Amino acid sequence: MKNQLVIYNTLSRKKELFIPLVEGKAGLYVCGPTVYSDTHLGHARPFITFDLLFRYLLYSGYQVRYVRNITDVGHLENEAEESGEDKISKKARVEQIEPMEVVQKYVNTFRRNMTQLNVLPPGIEPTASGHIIEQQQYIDSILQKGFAYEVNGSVYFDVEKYNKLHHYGKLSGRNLEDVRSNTRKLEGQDEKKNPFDFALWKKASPEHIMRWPSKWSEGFPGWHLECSAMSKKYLGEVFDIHGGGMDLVFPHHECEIAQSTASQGKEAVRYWMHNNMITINGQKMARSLGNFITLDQLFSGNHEMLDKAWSPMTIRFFILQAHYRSTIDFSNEALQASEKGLERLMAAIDTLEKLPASGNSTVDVKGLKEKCFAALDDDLNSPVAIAHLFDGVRMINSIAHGQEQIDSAGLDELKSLFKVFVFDVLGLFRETQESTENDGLLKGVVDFLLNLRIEAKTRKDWATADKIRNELNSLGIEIKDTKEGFEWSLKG
RNA sequence: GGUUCCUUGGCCGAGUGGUUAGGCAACGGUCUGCAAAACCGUCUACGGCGGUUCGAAUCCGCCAGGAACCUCCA
Repeated sequence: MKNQLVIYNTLSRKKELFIPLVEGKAGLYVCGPTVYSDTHLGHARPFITFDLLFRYLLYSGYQVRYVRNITDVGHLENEAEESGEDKISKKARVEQIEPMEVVQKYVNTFRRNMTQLNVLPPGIEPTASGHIIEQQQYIDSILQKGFAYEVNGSVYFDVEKYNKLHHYGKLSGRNLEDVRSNTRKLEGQDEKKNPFDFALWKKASPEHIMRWPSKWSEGFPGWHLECSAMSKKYLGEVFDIHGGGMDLVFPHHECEIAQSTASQGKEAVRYWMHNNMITINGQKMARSLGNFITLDQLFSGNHEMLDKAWSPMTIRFFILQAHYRSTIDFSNEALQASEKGLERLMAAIDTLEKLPASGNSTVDVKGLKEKCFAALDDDLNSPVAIAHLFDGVRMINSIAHGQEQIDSAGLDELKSLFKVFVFDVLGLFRETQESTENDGLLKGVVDFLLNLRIEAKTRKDWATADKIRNELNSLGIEIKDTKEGFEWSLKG
């Protein structure tokens, strides 16, 4: 097994060699979607980033348990608000349907979008609503350890008490004084000892639809609890990697650390990984900012900011062409560049299949392979890995044009490298035109016309040949003349 | 205001002390009846000002601009 993977740990702010808790096995937990709205481009980033990690760990021979939750209970929209209304129930009232109906609708969309992006499904995809009991047990354990208190049917985490023994803020680089001076004093927070205390259990107000019975009150679990409870259940008290967006570092992941430390006396997570944001016009793409483009809109081109539809693989390639810890700015120009680049990569893979082997080799396949994997080993540096792949593209084309030679062993290795790296590890695939019922008819008609054109060309009737080409072009059919005759495709 | 971070060639985007990142675009060429497509080649940047160093995009300081978090957020 290869074990050279180095990952940037938010906790230490350094790159660290990944050494799993149990040799040969890796436990991975990633914060999943809150299913109260359509999945947008910004959401795609963490799931593609950690899909790459998942795939790379699998490729490296690890047995991986990958848990990615679905938040279907809904975080509090405003923790201190009198109504205590959560996102799911709010949306349900607006749409006049059951909360779990909203949940189901957006779960379906989310899963479909992930499949389109070729994101592998995690091994376990637990829902918060399905783990209310585990969350209540978790609250019990924190209460027993004395790090929480109950007020009027709600339970709050006692941050100040916790901070006397542990460092609250270690992940995000804060200390309690920073937090104290920067936490806003909100209305209706009188229950809490301190404004920065956070809810573990919240008593439901009468209009709050999603509610479960507990020994404290009819209510619902606090924002940060589900990840602690479910990761413990499926990965154990301590596990290897916890991932999510950078915007979750504080307070979400900070609170998770506090919860696990309070509950079990030790932290749960060994490596914290956080992806950066996708921006649009330099600003974070977020639902709350209203500057988002949903994945369905991207795939269909149905949005005023889109020049055209962008395919799922273009989106995936676009995201992989930036390092996961850098921001990546959305623009049609950037997507166009990714689309063209991906086409070139895929075309080279076609060429590779037809490449002739020679008696000797003038290219260094082994070196190329090492560079590709070294890049991923270096904190999943996919853009550098892709840059090396493009060196491979040049290598393939040079061989095809006879400027370089490759022997059969090298050819096998090169084919294997591209297959494994592009398809299995990067998770890209070749997108084909969607077939329709009329495909056969269309093919017959176009082939017929292009054969007429070849006849015209044979008798050097350029006027007719050009007319056929231009007419088909204007109808959106792209013609490529080849040595064998012709190829054509519908313009994207 | 506090914490953290960023500023790279026309665009996107790697790179943490000394050698060409890469993609897209552009330009030149090969191919072609002409195109298109494809392929090959060319294009040497690092916000500003100082400092450290034999040598800085890379380290330090100041300035300018921008972002994330501090409230739900991927």
